[in-house]
Amino acid sequence: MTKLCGLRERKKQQTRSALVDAALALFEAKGFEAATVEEIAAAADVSPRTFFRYFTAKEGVLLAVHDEEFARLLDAVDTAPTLAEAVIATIDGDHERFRRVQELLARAPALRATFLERTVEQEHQLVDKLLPADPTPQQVLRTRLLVAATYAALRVAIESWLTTPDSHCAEHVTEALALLDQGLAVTR
Amino acid sequence: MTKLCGLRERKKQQTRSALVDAALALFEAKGFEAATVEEIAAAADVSPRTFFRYFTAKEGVLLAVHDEEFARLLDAVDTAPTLAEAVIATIDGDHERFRRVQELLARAPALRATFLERTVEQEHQLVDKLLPADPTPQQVLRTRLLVAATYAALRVAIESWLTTPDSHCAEHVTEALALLDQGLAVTR
DNA sequence: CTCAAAAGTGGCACAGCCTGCCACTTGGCG
DNA sequence: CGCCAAGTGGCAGGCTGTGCCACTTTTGAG
Repeated sequence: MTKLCGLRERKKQQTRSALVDAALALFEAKGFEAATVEEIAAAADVSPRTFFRYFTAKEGVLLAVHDEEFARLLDAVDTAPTLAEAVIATIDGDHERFRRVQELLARAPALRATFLERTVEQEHQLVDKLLPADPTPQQVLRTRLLVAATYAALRVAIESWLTTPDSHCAEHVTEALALLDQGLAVTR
Repeated sequence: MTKLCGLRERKKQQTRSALVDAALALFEAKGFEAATVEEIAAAADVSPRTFFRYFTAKEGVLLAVHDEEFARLLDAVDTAPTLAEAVIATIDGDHERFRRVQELLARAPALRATFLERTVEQEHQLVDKLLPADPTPQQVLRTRLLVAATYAALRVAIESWLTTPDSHCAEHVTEALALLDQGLAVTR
């Protein structure tokens, strides 16, 4: 992670974390749109101006969480034999916060929009990582499709998961990926 | 379409179209973020306040175009034998405007975010339309995956299309869908 | 230890998006 | 013609996000 040697750095991580917690709580309490940056900043005991020094936008607080998960996925890709397994391994991280964020996403379209956009960027990074040096156009297309389809399945699986009480996310993801893999008969 | 009997209705369509044209031109000229609603309204010779009576947000101007295309897709689904063919048939509509919008999307992340969100909503509509009455959970999941994966392939295809000079969009889409259909080896 | 540089913070002003409200104009219709 | 509904413009105001500057605190070099 980031180096936490000095006092300065420690304080920074502290307020950053305070902002994330405050935002998460407020978003859950009154909805993403209704919660204002002013309130979040007040709850974290900083000025609104400072909020925007930590995050570029109101959604940034949650995107940060998203990015952490993606970083773990990138690591998992190195050790797991397939992308699908890397995805499943990553999901088995901190259920708690993951579920909270996903439930917020289900209720806030504006938030969902930003996340989807970020996901597209992550797809590109993932494709770059999975692609060998000097790939053929065929390989590029195949890899892009693989990643995009995997993310699509992930999205569908999360949707099922959230609407099925007492179920495990990883199971839904596994099922969706398996179904995807055995063919969808798109053109038939 | 909408009834265009009276003078009132005709005027409305006129200013609406003027707003779309003005917005498209301004977005292309100075970028989505740089172009202000005030400028768009001025170019269409209405007040900024009126702009928001036609569209709920600045992006709304382009979402309207997106929605028209989706309406055509819904129609195509009724006649085409598969979703894939319906998609391809729809794309063969007005290339001109379609390409302009897609090129704007490639340069404006904020715009892309809104579009992606809208696409998710469209996916849901499509799933509802494709699903039989009283579907099994398996059918629901399969259909959701089919639609999500198809849209994912469409997105990848459009990306390839935009970066390949002098190519036809439909060909990229056909290729991507075919590749998707012959299997991605997701879990292998 | 001292002190200057660097980093972080707060306040202020400001542009832009978007909404509610009210007055005004204009088209539809008996 | 005259009424009603629809459409429009202007204004006030809240919220997001950014640039700028002054102030405080931490860091690190001498």
